Amino acid sequence: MRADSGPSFSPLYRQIKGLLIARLQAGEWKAGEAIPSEIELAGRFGVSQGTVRKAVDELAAENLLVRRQGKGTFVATHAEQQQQYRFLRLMPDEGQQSGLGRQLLDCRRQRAPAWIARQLGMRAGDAMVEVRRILQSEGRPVVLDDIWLPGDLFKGLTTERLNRHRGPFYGLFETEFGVHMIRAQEKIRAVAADADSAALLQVPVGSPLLSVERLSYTYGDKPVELRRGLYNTSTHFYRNDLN
Amino acid sequence: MRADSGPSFSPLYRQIKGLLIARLQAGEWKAGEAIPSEIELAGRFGVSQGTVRKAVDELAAENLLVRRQGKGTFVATHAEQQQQYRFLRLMPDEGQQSGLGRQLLDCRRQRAPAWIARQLGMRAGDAMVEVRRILQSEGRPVVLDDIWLPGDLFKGLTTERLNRHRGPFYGLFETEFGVHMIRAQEKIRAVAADADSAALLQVPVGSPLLSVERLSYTYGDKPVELRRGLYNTSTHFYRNDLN
DNA sequence: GAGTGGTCTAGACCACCAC
DNA sequence: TGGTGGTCTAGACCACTCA
Repeated sequence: MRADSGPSFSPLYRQIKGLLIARLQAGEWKAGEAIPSEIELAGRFGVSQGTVRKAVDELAAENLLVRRQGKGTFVATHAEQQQQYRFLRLMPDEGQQSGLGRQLLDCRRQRAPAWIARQLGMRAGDAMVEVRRILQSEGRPVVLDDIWLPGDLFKGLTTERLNRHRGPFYGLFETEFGVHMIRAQEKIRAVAADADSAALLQVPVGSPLLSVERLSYTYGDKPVELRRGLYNTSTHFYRNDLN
Repeated sequence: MRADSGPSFSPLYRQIKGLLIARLQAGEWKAGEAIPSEIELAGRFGVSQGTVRKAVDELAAENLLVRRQGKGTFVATHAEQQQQYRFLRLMPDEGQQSGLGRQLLDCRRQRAPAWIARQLGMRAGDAMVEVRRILQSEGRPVVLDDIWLPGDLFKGLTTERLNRHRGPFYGLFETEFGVHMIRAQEKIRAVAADADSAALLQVPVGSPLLSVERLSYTYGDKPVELRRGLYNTSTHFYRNDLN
């Protein structure tokens, strides 16, 4: 079996990769579940195991799948112990990242202002969920997050639901709403604390804070969450690795 | 040929990868040059082409090598037009990243203070080169960089040498001193501008600035550059992609 | 022991580039 | 036209997990 070598050539393994992504998007396999074995998939798609392997390799490199030797290949999830807060790059100056305390300040349904709607691919005035919360390290507030979500994807999201949940929000989003955050893009700036955020983070007005604006995407490059975090970087820092 | 399956098993392709890294480190192939073809390497090492391929795949994924179909595999370099400022994540709010202006403020040999020596794997008091420069976007200062380098690796580095050079410093470091920066780790914070940096960046004292502390490594996880950048993020932002 | 992913091989053919 | 990396296959065997 050979890929059609016409314009915009795409090798077989990429086509297989596309089929796998489509099935993931369709929810055929839930987060944390195993997908069929390579041999099984190879049979289904009518290709060799090596071709399936290369497709899965790429999906694993992109953190959509997780391989475990001897056990199988699993749909990646944000809800696991090992990989808490996959997207949070905050590290304490001393020691390892221990558990962060959480404090939910607000959760309400709103109409999306234009600047948010634009980034989430919605129209201004569309339904939107707005969440505000604080993350604490050893009792001290370190992060103030404002989170905006499309209203149609998160219909039953309430303060009570969020409070009842343990672990990262992204885990809840997967299990309760079937929304998988698979990649994100952050814009980072230094800003001065205004009265509001200064009070919540217990710092003087005008203190320098790290502003982290994150747009998260699900399958098919569809943006599904906008988040603006204000980080107090006096005892923590944002860690980034470059290659 | 089979890898020894004793304690700490290492597959053949990883051993090949190690041999390739050793040759890169020894300078057998210079930055930008082509390495031998896969078939040639396979013959040399006495393994199949597929095994060499997997080793090269990993090195390409880590940006140590660059593959070009039909041409060969090349040693990655910071000195190319396409890939200017590989480690700089600064983006303008509007439009694309255009050429940055540079202004060299200072370059002198010093004795390393303890906090720098520790990070560069040196002893306090060892010889060190200190560089200060400004990056400008459309005539306005945006980045103030302080750069510290081990004195023994950068013996002939002078103000004049830096001024004569075009393109990123990392290109000069490769061609003139044989030092390749292959990865780096950044610690990012928000800080208030002091009198000195405020004047140089033409902002009010106390303005929030992004502090980007970068430790760069060469082969063998050896740290070879410490850099602290202060970024004015009023018209630019630090971009980061998460997976 | 059975099933999974991981490694290694040998060979065929394709796409891209330079001469 | 020849050389390079890129794709695909089929098969053998290894390492890991679990029942």
